[in-house]
Amino acid sequence: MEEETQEQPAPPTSSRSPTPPSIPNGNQGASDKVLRRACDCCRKRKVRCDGAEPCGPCKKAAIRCAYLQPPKKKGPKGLRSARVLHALRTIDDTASGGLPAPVSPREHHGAFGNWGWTSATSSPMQVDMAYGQPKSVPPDQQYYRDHAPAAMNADPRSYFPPQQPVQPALYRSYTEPVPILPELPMVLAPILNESKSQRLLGDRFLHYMQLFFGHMFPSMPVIDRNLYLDPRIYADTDTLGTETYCLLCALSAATIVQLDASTPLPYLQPHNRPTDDIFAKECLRERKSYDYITPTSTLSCLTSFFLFAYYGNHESHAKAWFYLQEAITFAETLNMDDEQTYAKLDPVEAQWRRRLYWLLFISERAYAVQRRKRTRLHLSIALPAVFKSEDPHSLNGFVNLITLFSAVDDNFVSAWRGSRRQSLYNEAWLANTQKQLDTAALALNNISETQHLDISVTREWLHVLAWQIGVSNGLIWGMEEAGAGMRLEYPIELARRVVQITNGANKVALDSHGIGMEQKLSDIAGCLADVLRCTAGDTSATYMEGKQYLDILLRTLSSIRGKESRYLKPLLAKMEAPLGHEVQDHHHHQHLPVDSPQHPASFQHTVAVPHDIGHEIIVTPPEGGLRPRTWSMADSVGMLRTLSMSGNLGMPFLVVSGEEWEWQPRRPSGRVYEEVEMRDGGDGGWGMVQAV
DNA sequence: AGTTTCGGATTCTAAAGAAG
DNA sequence: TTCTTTAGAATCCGAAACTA
Repeated sequence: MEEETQEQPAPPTSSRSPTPPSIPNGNQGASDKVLRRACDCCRKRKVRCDGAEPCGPCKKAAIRCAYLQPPKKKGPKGLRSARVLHALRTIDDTASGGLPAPVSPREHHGAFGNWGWTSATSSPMQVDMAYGQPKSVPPDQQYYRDHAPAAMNADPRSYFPPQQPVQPALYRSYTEPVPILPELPMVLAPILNESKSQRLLGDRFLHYMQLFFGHMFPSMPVIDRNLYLDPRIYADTDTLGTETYCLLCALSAATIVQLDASTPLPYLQPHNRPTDDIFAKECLRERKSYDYITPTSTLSCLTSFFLFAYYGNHESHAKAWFYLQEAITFAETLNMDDEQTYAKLDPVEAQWRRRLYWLLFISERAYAVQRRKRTRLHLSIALPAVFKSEDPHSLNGFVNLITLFSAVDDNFVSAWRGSRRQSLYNEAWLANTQKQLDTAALALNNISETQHLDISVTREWLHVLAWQIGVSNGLIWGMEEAGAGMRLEYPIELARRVVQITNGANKVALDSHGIGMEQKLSDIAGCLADVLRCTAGDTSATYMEGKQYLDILLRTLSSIRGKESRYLKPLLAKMEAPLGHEVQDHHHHQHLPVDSPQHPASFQHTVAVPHDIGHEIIVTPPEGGLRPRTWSMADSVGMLRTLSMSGNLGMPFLVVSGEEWEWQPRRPSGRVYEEVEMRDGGDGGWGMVQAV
């Protein structure tokens, strides 16, 4: 019933049906003509593909040849001239304060300095369909605009304009049934001031939607790009269903905070620059106007999820957790945790729901660990499809993340919450968990850098957490062979990997993970700092290496997402506090141009990364020329004991009092920063949307 | 020297708009 | 309808950057 994807794979079979190798006019053999379809790898590598089953270049390079990536639709889309015209007009308007400027945009370098022609077209530029072609609005359409939407609004379900019949992607709408409607009016009158609508204008959404799909979709592949990037839905927000509108608001809010300073947000109207607050507020306002609970829909669930993301990024943890729980409750109401339900759904819809379920799963696990909460969702349904999906690469990454978090089992969560039941997490469990983290997510080739980063850093982060669980529970002491990596050096090794991962990373990719990345990095750095502190004064190679990594991590945090991370100062403070003389200690050290901790922002990216980033890292010792040495087992155990008792780890910890082990009261958070429940009203004093 | 990567010229396609 | 124009996707050349 869906559009047929005539392009779809069938790669393993001998020859693809639409015979790409034979070119219409060209003489078969003489490969002078361009191939109709290059294989995925050749496409990526930008090399000539011969279209064979394992194609030549792939065979030569010994890589897996496939034709999975569905080709996108070619040709212009949407209203052609109207769109361009309006885009130009908008730019002129914004640049010249609303006056129609007859200047060609190419030579226009007014107040809007740096918009380039190319970036204007290729990068998300808002296309405001609310304005339209200059020439008149036919009266009937005028009428339509004023009246049809009202009818639509009566329907609490979502509305989307009819889509073109042919879509390249396998997956499509993820929404309520689409009512059949006459064509959406494409040419609309300028929004009238007296419009009673309170809603935000649609053009803003499109922009953030593009950002979302550009940066966040791979880790949240839960909405249909074909649907939500269609400018037509944003033509008039009044025609949107209430639920959809809420979702758009929540999603925009989340996108803005998450990408924050990391991505240029070109849509900066000087006067009414849209901020995340406005969107979040608007979402909640709209939600109050109808019953969003009773006819439970995936849209409500998504909305709650994005509210969670929004508040989470703002470190409003109570609210974030609340909305995550709300989303989970919706999911449960929809029986999304029950494999049975999926059989009854339309397969496409089922896939979208699976993704949503797993997204909630991941988020819950991650957040539960961070905030020491309980989890409700389990590995109860099958994973979403990867290869048959519209975006196998992203989905591959997504599924990898799921597998990673599968290692975070209930024991992990309860251990991290400070459960006393030692039996739950013995050495075997710990070793197993660590192993599981490593075996998960092996197939990481072929996925985007952004996702790769997310997965890799998350994995190391979970390693760190697991290690801390081990240390805090005294697991290391019994482990002669340190099978689960329960060694003092372990965090240093982890840090090495993290540094390798993040140092080579593209800044934008690193930054697009929002605060989550900062949290993980700071957790890792915090643990590393603890370990180093135990060994303060040591000048062994391992120690120096660790110092360097810590330094690099701190630097990364000092300039992450375009500013200094809020976790940096507390981290530095923590390092300095009880035992922390190491920062000053090494002021003179040539390899570590550490600024005084009071001015972390002045860190520069001139880090001398150890050359041999492989195994045995040789770090030239400071002037003194102390011989490198490694810690003996006895040293390690002693230090680990210190560490576990010093209570610096994020974990709840054991102490010895008399003859008995005792649990110290749980520390509020594994992280070393003050809880921020309210956003500091830095911008314009939108107090966070209060009440409910 | 052999490989890999990737900017971007070029080609291809389908949608939009014009003309008949 | 058919024809023309054009946005945007796709291919893949060839220079530059790596690697051995």
